[in-house]
Amino acid sequence: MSLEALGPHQGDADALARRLARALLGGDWQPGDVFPKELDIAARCAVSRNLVRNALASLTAAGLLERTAGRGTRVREVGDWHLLDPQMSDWLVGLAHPQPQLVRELLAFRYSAEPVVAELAARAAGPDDLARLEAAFRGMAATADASEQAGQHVEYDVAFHEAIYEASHNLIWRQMGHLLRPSILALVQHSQRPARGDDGLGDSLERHGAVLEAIKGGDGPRAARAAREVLGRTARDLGVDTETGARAD
Amino acid sequence: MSLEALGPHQGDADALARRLARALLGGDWQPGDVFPKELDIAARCAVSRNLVRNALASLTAAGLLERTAGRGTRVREVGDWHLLDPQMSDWLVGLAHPQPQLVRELLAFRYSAEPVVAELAARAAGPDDLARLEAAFRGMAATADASEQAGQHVEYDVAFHEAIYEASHNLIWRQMGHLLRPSILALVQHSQRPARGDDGLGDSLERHGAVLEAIKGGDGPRAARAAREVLGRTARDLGVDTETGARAD
DNA sequence: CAGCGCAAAATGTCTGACATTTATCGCCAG
DNA sequence: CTGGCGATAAATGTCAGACATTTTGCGCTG
Repeated sequence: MSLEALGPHQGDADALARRLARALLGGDWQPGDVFPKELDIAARCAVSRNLVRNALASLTAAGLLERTAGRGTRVREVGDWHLLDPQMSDWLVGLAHPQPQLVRELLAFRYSAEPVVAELAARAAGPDDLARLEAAFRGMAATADASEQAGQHVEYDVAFHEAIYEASHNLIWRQMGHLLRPSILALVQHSQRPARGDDGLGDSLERHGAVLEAIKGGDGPRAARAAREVLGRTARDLGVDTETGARAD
Repeated sequence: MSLEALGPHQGDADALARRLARALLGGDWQPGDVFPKELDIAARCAVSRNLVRNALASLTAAGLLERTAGRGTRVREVGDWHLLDPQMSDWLVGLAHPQPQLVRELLAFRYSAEPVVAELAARAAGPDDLARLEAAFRGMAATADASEQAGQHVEYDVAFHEAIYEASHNLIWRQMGHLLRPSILALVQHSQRPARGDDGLGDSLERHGAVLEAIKGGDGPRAARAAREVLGRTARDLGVDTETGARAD
């Protein structure tokens, strides 16, 4: 609701857009709120109005803002946000507290989509796809024990999932994989909290291995089942109905 | 490769972006080509350089163009295009000759995704979802015979598919449904060419009905099978492998 | 012939002004 | 007192020109 957190700015237009977007996604303004006017932002961040306009145009293109001449700028409803816009994906990177509703929706989507993608991958994967998958899996295995390598482990985990989308050899699914990256990252970090017990990482590794083996063997249905297993525990933890994959109101 | 087709311009920045995007998507320039410079476009379209810059920023955000200071503007590879950007969806509306590769990729995606979405819909659909589906289906049935109502029939067909995504009650799938709209439209129009024989429309209607019944009955697996049936014929016509859903290189 | 530097060309940014749209407030008539 | 109506203010949209920055290529020099 305020502009106070934003100090003077340094960087190009994209950087300013990123700052504003993250502030918005972080909850500084609620849907329906009026967004600060161009001149206020320009003054507060010590940049020209032009740069502010370009940045706001980006947020508008992503469906975050609604601007009308004379009225001003308002924050749109979450349902109007373009979650599949790659730019949005960038902005979500490293966001500390994404909205819980968003997290559940994303996981429900992945729980329904990734089995299918794994099935495609099992049938379409080429040598380099398998190489990527194996490299990611070996990385996961090598960093599974040491807790000080948690960051690296997460990276390999995300790379593994991204490689599955890549191996589907379908333009749309591959783009989906890229732009789900930050969401997957957030989910993986969330699901690896040690509070759940010590079987977590070992089990997770085993399940990822099952997916890899199924894809290597070209066994589509088994790959689908294995992919479902990988996401199953996280889904249950977050309260996503693993029967329906979505929750009716 | 040329700017000749573009006459003087009338409308706002979005309209200019639409014109340029459609010219590009229509094949006026190939990936790797250098795009006209700002001042040329501004002069040719009789608008300010500012407006051109805003329009080009939109195309750049959609992954169509790559701009670097000093070098100029170039058309990016098709693989880099943000097909899931809603703006791209707008630009694709009514495009006469989309790239065949794109069409195949999109159908392969739908062939893998829509069964899952139908399954979700069967389990999550509420009364208004069912009402939307039934309204679309009745419209399809009412316009199935008369060939002069082909346009309306297509509209109902697209609405039916969109309603399936809507009924999944998942944010991401719903957005996907919206932005697939133009692609579905193009595919439906393509698949309804009468050259294939007279059983086409009747069969199609019957198959859509099967999906509706399965969703109404809450039978997920049956809905998935039915959805696959709906897309099967079109997929085979376009040479998409209905075993793998994608084609390895 | 290699390397340096300068100039041209393109995009990126700043500034100020004006246009257009919208909400609001005060005025006037009923 | 109240409802409509117009002027005014406030915000975004557009334009024009200048300058900054980056890249490319050419020519000059050692």
